[in-house]
Amino acid sequence: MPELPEVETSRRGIEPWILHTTINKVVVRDRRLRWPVAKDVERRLQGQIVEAVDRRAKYLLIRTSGDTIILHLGMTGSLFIVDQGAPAGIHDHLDFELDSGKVLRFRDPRRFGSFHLSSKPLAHPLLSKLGPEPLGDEFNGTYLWRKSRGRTVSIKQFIMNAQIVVGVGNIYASESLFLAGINPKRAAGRTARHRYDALADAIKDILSRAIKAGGTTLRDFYGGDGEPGYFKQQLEVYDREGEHCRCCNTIIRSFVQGQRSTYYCKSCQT
DNA sequence: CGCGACTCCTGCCGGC
DNA sequence: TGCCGGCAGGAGTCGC
Repeated sequence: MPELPEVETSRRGIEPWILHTTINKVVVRDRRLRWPVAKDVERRLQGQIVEAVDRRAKYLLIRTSGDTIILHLGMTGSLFIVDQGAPAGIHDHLDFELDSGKVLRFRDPRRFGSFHLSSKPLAHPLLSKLGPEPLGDEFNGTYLWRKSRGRTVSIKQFIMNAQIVVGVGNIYASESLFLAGINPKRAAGRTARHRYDALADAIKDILSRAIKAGGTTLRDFYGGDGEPGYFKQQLEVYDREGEHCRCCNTIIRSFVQGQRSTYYCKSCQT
């Protein structure tokens, strides 16, 4: 489900509800996430105060007076706030009961999400090798171009590689390449320098606009405030196979690349 | 090291 | 209406 804009939307949605609250109790109903939830998380989090709600890549980092929670939403994970005592659904795996009387609840039907605790989250194996944030200054055309030299992989798979740049998932990869006018099949190492300038700008633009719109809701994404994301209305190619390109009227096509669907306009993207 | 295939899991949708 | 195959917003791991 969530790419960077959806995770950021979730972060902003829950932050006002949990910041500076105390975690009275943690309830784990199903430990079978992508990796089994450690048996001591209930004990380690009980009584801790939430001091910050951050994001790194697609991970939410909830810093407490003790450990930091490292939470990944996977494909179908979501976070929301309910009143204490609200009945839990079949896929509601985690509850964080707060001293405010509210509960931060984690739901994840496919259980591709993950939950870890760490005192040094950025040094955690899941985070330590990640590339730069796409909205930061470190990420630009020069960086992408330099990283791409000698790479034979397609440029679409290249920008979805979290060791190159984080946060660009399947929707926004297609959208960014459309905006930059680049054919997704093009080899990363055979893409010119000036195209990477356009691509880095496009990624920043798309992600910023998607965050502003509260993310993209295709089926079942809702931010922490229960609102869907409205960026779907701005999608130019993703999930638009058979429809007309708004730029040149060509029919949008899709094909599979690295086991993921790619959408593009044959005439706008070269 | 780079790359491609595979894998985890449930829900939903379209076609027959 | 009911069943079945295919596909889904992620990403770690393995084999070459």
